[in-house]
Amino acid sequence: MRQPRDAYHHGDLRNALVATAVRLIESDGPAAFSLREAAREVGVSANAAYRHFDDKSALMSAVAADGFARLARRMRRAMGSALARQADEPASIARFKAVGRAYVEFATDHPEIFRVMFGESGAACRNVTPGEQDQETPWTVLGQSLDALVADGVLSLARRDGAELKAWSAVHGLASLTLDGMGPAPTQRARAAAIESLLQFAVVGLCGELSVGVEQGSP
Amino acid sequence: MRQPRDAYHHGDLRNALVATAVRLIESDGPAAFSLREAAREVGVSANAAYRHFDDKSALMSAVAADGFARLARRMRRAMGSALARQADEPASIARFKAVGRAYVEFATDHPEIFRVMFGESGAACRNVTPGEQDQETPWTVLGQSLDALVADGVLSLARRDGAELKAWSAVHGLASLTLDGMGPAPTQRARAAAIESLLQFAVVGLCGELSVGVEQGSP
DNA sequence: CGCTTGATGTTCACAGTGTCAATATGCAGC
DNA sequence: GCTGCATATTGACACTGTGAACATCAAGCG
Repeated sequence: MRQPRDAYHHGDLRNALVATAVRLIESDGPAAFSLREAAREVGVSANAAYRHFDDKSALMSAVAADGFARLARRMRRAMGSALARQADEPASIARFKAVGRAYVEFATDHPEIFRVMFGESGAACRNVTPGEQDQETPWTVLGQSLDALVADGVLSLARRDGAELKAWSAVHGLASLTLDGMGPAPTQRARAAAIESLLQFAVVGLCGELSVGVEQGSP
Repeated sequence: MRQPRDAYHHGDLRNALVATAVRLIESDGPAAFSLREAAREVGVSANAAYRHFDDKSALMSAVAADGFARLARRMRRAMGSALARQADEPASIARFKAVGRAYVEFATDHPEIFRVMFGESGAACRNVTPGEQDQETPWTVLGQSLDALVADGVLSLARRDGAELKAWSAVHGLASLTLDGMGPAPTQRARAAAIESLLQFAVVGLCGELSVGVEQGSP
């Protein structure tokens, strides 16, 4: 009766389930994921999960929330340690691009998790309580990088409005298309080139061409 | 060949299944869709579907393919009947924007189908035979609208390369984020504004700011 | 005409799933 | 030491996707 691990009470079932779900989804995709298998893997009966999650989809939402947290951390780290790739590129632009790059790379590193985050189950995970919402999210990190563009004089205040949605759309679109096989060829090189190209596109689209020293191709 | 309902042999089961699947998915989402229910709805046994589809996911792929065809038609029609919204806007830009608008509007009109098209099942539907691939696809329509930009002198040839992916990324990202509740507020007005704003962003990102008579806000 | 043949549907069966209801188990506080 | 409560279990049910064997019809052949 008490074989499973050590005790009848697992101690930290909720986190164990989420971690296992992440692992299973990462390896077999969200469609193949089953609550029972996750429970089995943790060494617990299937219905034990219902003490911690209303639903199978509540579990998936927790997986999505974990994904968003990891994505936000990765974006923030990238923003912090960004280096300019071209000499004449302002630091704020380098940081903005680093954030976008981190986003797309997260998607290609964890494609199945990314799908959960933006699938039907992920939608429920934006229903956080308004009090707890001051946590770091991908959206807020992106906003910081845009504020830095404004502070640097690269992005005019008039254009700051709605910039999140534009930048996010571009980057999210590239990430999605890449995962679905409609993006660049699935080689590391082609993908990297597509990302850089798209980031430049986004910078020009947001800031306009005048403000920036671009035109790297023609002297 | 005779009675589509009465006979033992349905006559057009394949299309009937796809149509029913579209209807069911459109109303309840792809996750809730079941092959058995579709068969039941058509009035046929569950396993009859296996004469026409290898898999449940093959049925979903057919749904996705149908979606792509409808999307391509809608984009082409929009491109054909585009009107400039601003007096000083070249017709080629108006057409390009109309294509993008049609894309996002298709997504918000058929959110669940859109999800199928770009979900895991949709991936298999790009495995068409190379001979049949010369059909009209969203990608080719977009390409035509970009070619028109070049012909109009709005988009330089040097920037034509890779323009599909950039434009598609922006528009696809907005569509996806809108469906997932991270886009503009779900009112008709806010959505339309977000689309126009994003399209302008894409045009500037692609063509640069100099080529176009923009700056509609400041005299 | 009767017979075969091949496409199309049907029934039966099975393992696996999400989830409900009732029950057992072990820790915390009187 | 007994009781309450969160936690986990077992049993059951309806439903799913799918394989195997069988039934039904249209068409073509003698």
